[in-house]
Amino acid sequence: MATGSSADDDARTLHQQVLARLRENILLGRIEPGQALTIRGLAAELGVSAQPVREALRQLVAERALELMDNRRVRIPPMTIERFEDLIAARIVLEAEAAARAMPYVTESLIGRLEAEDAAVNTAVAERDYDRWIGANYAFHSMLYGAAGQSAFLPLIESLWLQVGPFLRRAIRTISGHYTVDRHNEALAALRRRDTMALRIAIEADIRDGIAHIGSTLIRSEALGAGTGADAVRGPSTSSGRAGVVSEAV
Amino acid sequence: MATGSSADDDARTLHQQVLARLRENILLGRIEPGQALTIRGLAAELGVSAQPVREALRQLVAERALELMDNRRVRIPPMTIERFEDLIAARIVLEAEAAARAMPYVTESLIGRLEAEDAAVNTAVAERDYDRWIGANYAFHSMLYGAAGQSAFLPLIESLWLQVGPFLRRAIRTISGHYTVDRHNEALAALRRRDTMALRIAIEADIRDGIAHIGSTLIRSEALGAGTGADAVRGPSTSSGRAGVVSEAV
DNA sequence: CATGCCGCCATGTGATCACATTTTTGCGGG
DNA sequence: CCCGCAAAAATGTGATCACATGGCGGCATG
Repeated sequence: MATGSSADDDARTLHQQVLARLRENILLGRIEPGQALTIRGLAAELGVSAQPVREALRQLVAERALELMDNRRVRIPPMTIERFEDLIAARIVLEAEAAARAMPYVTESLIGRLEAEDAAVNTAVAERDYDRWIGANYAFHSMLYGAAGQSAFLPLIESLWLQVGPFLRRAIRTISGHYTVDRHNEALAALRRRDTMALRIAIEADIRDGIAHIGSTLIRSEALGAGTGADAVRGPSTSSGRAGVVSEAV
Repeated sequence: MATGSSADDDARTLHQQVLARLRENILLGRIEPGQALTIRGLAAELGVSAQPVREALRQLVAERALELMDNRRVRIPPMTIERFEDLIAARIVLEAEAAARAMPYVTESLIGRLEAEDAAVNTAVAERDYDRWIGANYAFHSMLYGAAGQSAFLPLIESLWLQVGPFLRRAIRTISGHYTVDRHNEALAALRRRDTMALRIAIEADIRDGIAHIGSTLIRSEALGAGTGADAVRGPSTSSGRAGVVSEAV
């Protein structure tokens, strides 16, 4: 428990480990939008020096998962309705195209693995397990788009997921209510028929269904994660002894 | 010459200045794919310490403009035909959509500025000025897509430009020969008529026309920027006293 | 009791150092 | 003349330090 390191951690650099952990926490919505993200604080939490944290934060800023404010502090970019619709539009065009381009590489084996992941999604929904829901959902999409091998689409799509991730969790209750139609099943059916157009439609519907209701959430709370300025951005000023942005030490 | 700093350089951090310079040099194809990119070397060239360079390199890796190899060294990702077609496909879907979404914000003033930029493109083509050709071309597209204000599309598109940038220059001679139809004019005409579909078509045609011929270049030189491994990646081992990746000191 | 000012503390930034690893170079043997 | 091995140089990584900036609370004052 002291280290919590997985087997091949030392194969990657510290900054890569920090980056992976932060990225996961952002994607799964474990980091609250207003939360203070300080280099020294995160370094202390993770038990590393400031150096790897700095580089990880820079990388996440480059991926638009984080935002560098004028005061040179880093935060999760506040969400607005306009930005959210923008992100959804980008997700739809990119992911529909990525899915279509993956079609030639779809095998029975892949469909099987997708079905397994879809089952995991459904289980997570039934159990109200937020982390696993988002994680399995991302795994489903990622597995599909990655069927064609490494592609320039993947990092772009991941960047978009990282931007919406922090705001998914708070809309998830709404989703559970509306999640009547299983778009993943429609996508799987399209894959079995090798119907590219139906796949595109299913993907787009899945994206819209899954997160379209965040808009209303946004309207209610009006600009999640602080407004345009730097107000309400900082948590407790001290970096030690609080909840913890990351689960445990690296 | 000693500093070469512009007026408001001190408003930005050193790492941002280094990042901007490296990014520009990559986008304009001034950095050769096989060229050695070492932290200390770049730091010496730019007259800064290693720290800002490290962070800039990390950010460019995140944007996929650079690639982190297994030996932990950084290079411009080698280009293959598959990757190139992938990048073009991503550019088309993203930029066509971005252009369509910009349409409601198109004003006469914007069209005027676009015309000016298009004129700069044509001048650069006539004068065989590679840097200005790419730069003005990027400015044209960027200005159009940015009409709607900040959008999640912009950084994604910029990432794609950064990935193709280093390979544009060597195909530019081919382009000059084929550049008979001015797709920018078609785009401008579509903008004047507020014809979104025509705009999409013009943008797609522009992308295809401008760079589609690189494919043949790739076939001739077969995997630009070294093969799959790490061969031929390094330039002269010493970092000082060579051509210079960046134009001058920061 | 409200308000504005001042000083302290935390934070980001840049530079530098030590160490492990990789790469290059030079030399000896086949 | 070519190949392989060992020494040497170079590079990336992580840690730490000094400094400037900014935010926050305490304190004096009206």
